[in-house]
Amino acid sequence: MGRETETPDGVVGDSPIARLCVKHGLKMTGQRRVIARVLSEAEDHPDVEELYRRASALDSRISVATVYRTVRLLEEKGILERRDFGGGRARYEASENGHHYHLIDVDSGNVIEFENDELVGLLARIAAELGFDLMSHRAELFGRRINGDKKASAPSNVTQTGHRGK
Amino acid sequence: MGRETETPDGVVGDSPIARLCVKHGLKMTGQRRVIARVLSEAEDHPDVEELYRRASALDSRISVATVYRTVRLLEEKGILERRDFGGGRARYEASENGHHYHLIDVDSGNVIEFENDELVGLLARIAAELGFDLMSHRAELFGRRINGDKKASAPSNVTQTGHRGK
DNA sequence: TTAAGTGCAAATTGTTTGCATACAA
DNA sequence: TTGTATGCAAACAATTTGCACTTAA
Repeated sequence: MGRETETPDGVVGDSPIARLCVKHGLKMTGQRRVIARVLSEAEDHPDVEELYRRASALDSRISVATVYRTVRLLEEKGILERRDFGGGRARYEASENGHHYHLIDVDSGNVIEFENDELVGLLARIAAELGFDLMSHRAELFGRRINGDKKASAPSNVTQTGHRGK
Repeated sequence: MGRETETPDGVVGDSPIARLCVKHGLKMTGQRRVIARVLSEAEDHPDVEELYRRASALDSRISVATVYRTVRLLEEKGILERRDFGGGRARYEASENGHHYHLIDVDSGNVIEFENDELVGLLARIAAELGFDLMSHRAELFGRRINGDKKASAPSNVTQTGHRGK
C-alpha cells in the first residue's frame, strides 16, 4: 500500500499537516501520515474518537492510543488547537485554518464563524498590558438577529469565513 | 451546632448564594449551606476538589459526591457558572460576580480576571456588522508571563479586578 | 543501528450513580 | 410523615502509560 497521495509525476505528496510535521522535525510514521491527512481533510472539529474512526477507515493498523499521542504532540507543536465545546471530550482543528471566532444566533442556534484582526490585536494588547504573551485565545458571541436584517452588508473589518460543516 | 452566621439580633444569616438557593425553592440542607457559603466567599475559580476541601474544613460530614451534585444543581439553576480553563477539571464561580474576562497563565494555571470596555465595544460592533444585537459573550486568553515581568505596570484601559489566588 | 513510535491492556483521573440511611419541610 | 438529599463505594468515560515489539532515519 502506498502513501496517501500520488502526484502526476509519481512523487509522494503529503497532506498539508504532514508537511508541517516534517517541518517541525517529527518522525513521520505511517500512522502519523494518516492522522495528519485526516486532520487536513477535516472541515469540522472532530474529537479523538471521530479521528480514530476516520483514520481507521484509511488504515486499520492504528490504535486510539496513537491518536491520543499524536494529537497531543501536534498540539504541543502548535499545529493543532484543542477546543472544548462541552460534552466532555476535547475536539481538534488545524491551527492553519486561522483563528476564527463564533457568533451564535441565540434564536436559531446557528453558528457563524468570523475572523477579525482588530480583535486579535486588542486581545494581544490586553495580555501584554497584564504582563503576558498571548499564546491562544477564544471568544464566543451570543446575539440576536437585528430586526429585518437578513444578511448584513459586508462589514468593514469583519471577514466572515465560510462556515464549516457540522 | 448552629448555622454559619448569626446576626446581632440572633437571626440566622445565610450567605448570598444560600439565599439565592432559597429563592429558587431548593431544600436547604446543612451541606448545601456550607457549600453555598464556600462559594459565596470564594474569590477565585475553585474546582470541585478545592470546594470539597474548603467545605470539609467547615463541616467534615460532607462528601465529594455531594459537592458534585450541588454544583451541578446550582449550575442548572443559573446560580453558578462552569468554566473550562483547561487542565481537565471544571471550575466554578458565582454568576452574581458580574461580567469579566479571564486570562489564564498556561504555565501556572493561575487565572487573572479583568474588565475591558474597549473589548465590549468591539465585540458589540462586530456583532452589529454581522447583523446581530450582542446578547452576551465570553472571551478567554491563554498567555505566558513575559520574561522578567513580575507585575505589569498599571494598564491604561485594563481594569484588573482583584486577582484571586491560585 | 538505535532512539523513537506503536499496540495492547492496565492504570489514572474526573465525574456520575445505585442503594440504604438521614433529614428538611 | 415523606419525598428529597447524602455517604459510600462501585461504575463510568476520557485519557494516559508501562512494556515488549516495530520502524523511520
